[in-house]
Amino acid sequence: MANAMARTAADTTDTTSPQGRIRRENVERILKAAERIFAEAGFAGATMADIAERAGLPKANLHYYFGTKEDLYRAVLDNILRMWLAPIDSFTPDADPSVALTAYVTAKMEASRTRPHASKVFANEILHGGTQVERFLAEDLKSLVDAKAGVIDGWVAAGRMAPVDARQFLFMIWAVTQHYADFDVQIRKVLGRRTLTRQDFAAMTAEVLRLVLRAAGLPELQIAEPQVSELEPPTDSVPSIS
Amino acid sequence: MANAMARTAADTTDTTSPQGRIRRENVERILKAAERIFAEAGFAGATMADIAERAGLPKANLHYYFGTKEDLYRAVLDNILRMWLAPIDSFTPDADPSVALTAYVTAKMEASRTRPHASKVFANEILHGGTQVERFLAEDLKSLVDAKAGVIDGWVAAGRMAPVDARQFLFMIWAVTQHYADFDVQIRKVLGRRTLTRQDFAAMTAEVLRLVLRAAGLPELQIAEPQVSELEPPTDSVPSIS
DNA sequence: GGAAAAGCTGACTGTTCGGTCAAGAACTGA
DNA sequence: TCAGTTCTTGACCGAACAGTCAGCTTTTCC
Repeated sequence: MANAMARTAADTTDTTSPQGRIRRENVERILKAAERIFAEAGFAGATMADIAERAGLPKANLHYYFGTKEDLYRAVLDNILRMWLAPIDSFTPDADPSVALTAYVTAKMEASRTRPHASKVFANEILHGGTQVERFLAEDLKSLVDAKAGVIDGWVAAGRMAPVDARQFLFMIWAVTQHYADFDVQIRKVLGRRTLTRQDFAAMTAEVLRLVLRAAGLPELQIAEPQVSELEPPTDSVPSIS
Repeated sequence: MANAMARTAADTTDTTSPQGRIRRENVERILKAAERIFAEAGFAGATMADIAERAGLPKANLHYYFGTKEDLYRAVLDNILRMWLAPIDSFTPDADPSVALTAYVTAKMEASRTRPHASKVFANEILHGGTQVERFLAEDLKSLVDAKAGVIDGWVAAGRMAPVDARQFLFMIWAVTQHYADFDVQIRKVLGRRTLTRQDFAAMTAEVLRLVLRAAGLPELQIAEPQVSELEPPTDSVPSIS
């Protein structure tokens, strides 16, 4: 029953206790490979063998760290959800709506550029019923949306932006920004481009911002430079799926 | 080799020749069932047995009409793509931008309401690389977008709407309208509703229109009544996935 | 009415895939 | 150094699945 312990430790992504350097490294490798394979093929289409190959480990090893395919999938989703909520923090009653919106849209577009696989895994999960994230949606996300809708309503009431249905407005932002990760194949084909570069994303972000701010009845901010973080690892832009 | 002929006939969805009343009826039943199952489970997750059960036919019968699972999937996609392009016809140089946009957004939202499965099948296909619709994207869709982008550019040049990047603007409309079909689970959970009714969709459509028209710098049209067709079969609004 | 064509389907097959396991290798800490 | 723990992995298994097929029934058309 070594698996029982292994599974628990992996589940909670325990960052405490230095025990298991090997474990942490392997878990991370597997999660990264799994995110990619799940994004490309969906839960049902992904195979443990594919993930194992991508991670450079034998299949039995994945089962050692994560008991089952579903456990692994849940761990991948957990990872994604944890970073899903953060960027909307810029929405506070006292913030300037233009600044807050600009920061949020920029962050979401950055997420679509740098972590397209994460976005796709999430989209795929929702598309197929979201049974694995039901609680997240109905509790964490709903609370957050309720709170942020209140902030937006406050901005509207104060005449600081045009009247909008706050929730629909948030849906619009999510739809548009995530579209650039989830539907990248369609976008590339329609634009006749093989890949979307960092520059492409900068231009698309600027246009999305223009449209969103206009929809909110706000003036466009003059940004010195799109705050594209240069610190991140040099990821291969949006990968072309062969 | 009875299959060889069956497959050909099904592939081309031949509407000519009265041969095969039974065939047409069964093909339609199977396609309808398949669209639903593929939407719920994706290509890999769907099983021929599931589709057969939903269609109320033995599995071997599906293979009689459609040779393989992939053939059936392609037929479902074909069906979807054929209706995907039509509603944008309202974009013509002489049309009033507000009217054209209103008609288009309304049609897209209606599609999301009445045929959510179709939208999901398409989304799933794109999400996973779109290998089955590559030609459609790169040829049919690209041509259409090129043409309609020209129309929008004309409107902008004539000062009839605010300056936009025409292609990004179209992406935004697609993203937002299809979001209501593809991410319905998330929307329902966040709004705390079990289903989205016709009335819900009317309200959401109005809000989407407001945002889109504002983004285009256009005044909102006063619509007598949202042109919800009452002719269609009384579909079960957006089905809740259990 | 009869023959040819079209439609039907239970039973079967080969493959793929998730998951197991036992035996051993590599670490860890005293 | 050595015992205990963690990690590794090839070989295997059973279930699920797409696809086949032979023999049957129903429909069509003369």
